[in-house]
Amino acid sequence: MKISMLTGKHDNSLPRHEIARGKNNLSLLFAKGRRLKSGNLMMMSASVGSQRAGSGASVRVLFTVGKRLVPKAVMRNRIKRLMREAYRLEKPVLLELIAGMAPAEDGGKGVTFIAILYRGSREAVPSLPVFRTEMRTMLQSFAKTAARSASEGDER
RNA sequence: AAACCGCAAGUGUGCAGUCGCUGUGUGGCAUAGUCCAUGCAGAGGAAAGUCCGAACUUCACAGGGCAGGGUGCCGGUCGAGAACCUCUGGUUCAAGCCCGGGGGCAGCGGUGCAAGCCGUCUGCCACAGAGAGUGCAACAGAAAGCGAACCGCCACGGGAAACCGCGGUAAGGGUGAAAAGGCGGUGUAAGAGACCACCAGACAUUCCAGUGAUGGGAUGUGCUAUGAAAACCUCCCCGAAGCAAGGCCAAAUAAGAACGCUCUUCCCCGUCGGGAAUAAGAGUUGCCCGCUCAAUUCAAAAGGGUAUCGCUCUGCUUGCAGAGCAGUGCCCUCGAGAGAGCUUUCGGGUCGGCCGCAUUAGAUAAAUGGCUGCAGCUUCGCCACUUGCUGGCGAUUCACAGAAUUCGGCUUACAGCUUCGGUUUCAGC
RNA sequence: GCGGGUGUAACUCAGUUGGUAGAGUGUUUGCUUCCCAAGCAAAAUGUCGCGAGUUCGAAUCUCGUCACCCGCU
Repeated sequence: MKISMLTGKHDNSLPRHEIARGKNNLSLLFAKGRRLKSGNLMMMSASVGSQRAGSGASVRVLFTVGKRLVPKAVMRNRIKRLMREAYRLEKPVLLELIAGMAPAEDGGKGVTFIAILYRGSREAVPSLPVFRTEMRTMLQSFAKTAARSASEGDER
């Protein structure tokens, strides 16, 4: 954590333009996104503009909690804040992995959308370290599958 | 003093560091940005429920009816605000909110034989109309409302008697939530507002007090008319929808309109004037009448050729020819019309975006958070002695709950603390 | 932001001019059978979500409140 703090402040920031938004993009993401499941989280990802993820591409992320799963607005807000904090702290891992991949063929103009959904229980909210470890393993597996699809090439 | 209760009021953990988020001011730049630096601001008492109301916006607004809705006594210098006027101000309207008052019901106390009356008392009341109409009042009871006779009481008739018949009677019994003014007396065969005294209530007229609801008094009438309108209803009152309101900008595709061009087809139709009809669309913000607007159909839009019934005229061979008029049939061009395609233009409008959005929050998968330390609170454990609601150490927890146009009121949720009120217990005087 | 619906026995639902709260399934007991199932007979089971009000009387009428479900760009 200290090392990541020393490498640069911007790696840990999460300004608003890195938050995914727009109804069309998000409906596409939920309709065609690739899914990864973990204990408390589920991740969906899709690329827009380029055919696949690659180095140089920007990443936009979204955090959401279902109203039916967690009825209380305060609990929903707290879970989303914890997920956003976990992503913010684990973001350098993702950036290093993407930088190590083969560069995208279009020069990095595409955008990769990631949605992170909460699927845990509605009473007991997990603590921040739990979210961090789950987020780290999930981002690593995401980068692995993305790299494999990049090496296989795009057949679409 | 303690415990408990309270839809009683208030408060609703604090400070510092660090990593981040949103808005905004200022400054910087070989890079003018999705940049950097820095300052400031950044959830609540309920932000919730959406139960009332107001602002604001759009639509509507000659008028009438139906439906729907209304917590419908009075006053206020309480009220978010709004409208108007003669504009330093005034008037009016305005919530299921606040304060005060009036009236009613129940309780309590006093008084009286009783009915009743009185009250610096307590609690409750959606508090217009049941003397406009319709319907309802289970069971019980004779009878539950165009006024009633079961028992009882009394008179008369019959009978030896028990009793029967017939009539009178609402004082008594019984039923019921409710039984037709109350108590006492006169009176009577027995009774009855039949009559009288004292009360209660209704209606009409009138006087006084009060801003008013209303209260008090006088005279007269009739002696009485049940409850319920949160059953229908009558009277009175009430525009609707809502920031997903509304305004602006504006892709792609499809469809629409106008002008022009090209191609195909031709069943029906073929010149006045004035207008008529249709089924039914839109608006009238729940519906209808009425009103307004638009639409559709017919009417619109002309020339030629040919055949023929009829009429008129001319010619003569007197029954034929020619010309004209009108009608009818057929054909051609043309027109309106239908279909397809193309060019240009236009309007509506979807995705999306901006405004609406602020006066110390202003987002749009929705910012106000994470971590650390110290202090505070709750609970638990251990230790210490000065056994006290004491001190220390460690752990744990920190209620209800998250703005989305704004404001006022209501309701609901709520740990701990403070204050207030009530009940109980203990101690002292 | 606006609008609508539901709440009754363990479960699914009825219940209207307001007047003793019901059906089916299930449960229990008995009969039948060598035993079980099926069948027959009987029984038990209710703060009508909660709190007020109107009424002589409320599941029903009115108001408030709680929980759940649905619709509207």
